[in-house]
Amino acid sequence: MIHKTISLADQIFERLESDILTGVYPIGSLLTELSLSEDLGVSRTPIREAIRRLEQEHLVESSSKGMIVLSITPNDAMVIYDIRIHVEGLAARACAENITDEQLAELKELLDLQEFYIKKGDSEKVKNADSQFHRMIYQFAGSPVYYDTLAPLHNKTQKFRKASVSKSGKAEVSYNEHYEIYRAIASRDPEKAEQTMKYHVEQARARLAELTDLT
Amino acid sequence: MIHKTISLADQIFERLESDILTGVYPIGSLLTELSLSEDLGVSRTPIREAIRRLEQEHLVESSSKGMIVLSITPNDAMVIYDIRIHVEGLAARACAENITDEQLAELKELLDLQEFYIKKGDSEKVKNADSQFHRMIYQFAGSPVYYDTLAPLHNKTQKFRKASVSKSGKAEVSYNEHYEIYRAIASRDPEKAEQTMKYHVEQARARLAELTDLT
DNA sequence: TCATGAGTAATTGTATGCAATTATACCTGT
DNA sequence: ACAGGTATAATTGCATACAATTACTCATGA
Repeated sequence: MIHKTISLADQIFERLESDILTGVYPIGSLLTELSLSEDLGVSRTPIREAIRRLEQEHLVESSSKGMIVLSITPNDAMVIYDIRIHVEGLAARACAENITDEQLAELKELLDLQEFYIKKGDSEKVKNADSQFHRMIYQFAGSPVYYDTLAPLHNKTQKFRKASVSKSGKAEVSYNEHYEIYRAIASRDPEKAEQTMKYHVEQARARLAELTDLT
Repeated sequence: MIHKTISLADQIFERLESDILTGVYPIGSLLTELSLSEDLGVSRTPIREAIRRLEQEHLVESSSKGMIVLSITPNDAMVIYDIRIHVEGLAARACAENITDEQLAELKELLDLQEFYIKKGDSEKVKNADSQFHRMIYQFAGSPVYYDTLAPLHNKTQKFRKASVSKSGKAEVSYNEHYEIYRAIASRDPEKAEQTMKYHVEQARARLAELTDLT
């Protein structure tokens, strides 16, 4: 078996990004290169490379005493949804125009997976499949620009979405919306793909607004 | 005088980003850490940190022989404009809702500067003021999300815009559009701010499409 | 008691060294 | 002459060492 080696720097970036977005490191926490390198058991070099990238995404901010965890405010989250409503709409439209049959099959597979885990009640896996569904659309939209723009935005909303999706029976609603998006893309209907995606993200935005008392 | 020190890694990132976007390093060129460190007279450490960030923005891609310069295709540029049309519209709207009087004065000053350089015929400075005008709107929109999303997109279009704006008398047209955007923001008219900004970016997209025979 | 200053600790920025992987060139055998 | 393999070179990944800056502590003097 071929073992593709992923650099420590990359692994650490993904881990730190995830830990920041899910609140393992709360907003305002102080991270130092030394403490991270001790915790993770690596030298400062890969830590630094990961931190520079987090800095670029404004997930941390340098201070004289170390790196301060920023994450995002509820207002930022609403702005992200406003942007996603438009840009994911464009991405879904582009997807309907450009997707190949193989890619379409992959998308369907992910949808089935989401259904499977909903029935099984594994909300962690559901959330995962949900995220991957969106990311896949970014990837199949025909330009890396979509992915580069949307993936960081999508990541940042995960933290907030967590509370929203996992409780109550909203998972089915989300799944049904995904299914409609899939159908529109599968029938190569750009107009409908954009419409259904926009509606889906608008609903997600509304679910969040409900929780945080923001408009 | 206080001398704020900017790290070598940051300086190198900005320099490489600019050099890639302006074609100093053509698409497909091979950059190695060693050759860059020799050319720039620094060690590999800050070079690596800069490269990791370029990689994150998909401006370079790692290969076994070094880093390959990617930049963007004309199609990517059109996608970027499609996204900017929507998101900068949102940003201008948010700006009209949130901008302070001081910020408004800053924006006006930049506009005047742009006018000044147009009359002087310094197209390099005009282009600079133009970019800064947009960036300022991202900053005054009330959430760092706007800046983080739009700044990389805007940067990437610079390379293509270069040919478009510098030739012919399009600079005045662009200035007039900026002025309309400013007026809408100054009168705190979100609807009109969004409208005028969308129109402005659409025009920029059209100017590029003309040059590259894309739609 | 409080301000001040020196010394110390903590932290980042940069350079360098070493290991591991991958490409290249050359050489040898058929 | 060409295929295959070995040695060498090039390149990255990671760790460590050192320098410089900044924060902190504590003692001392007014």
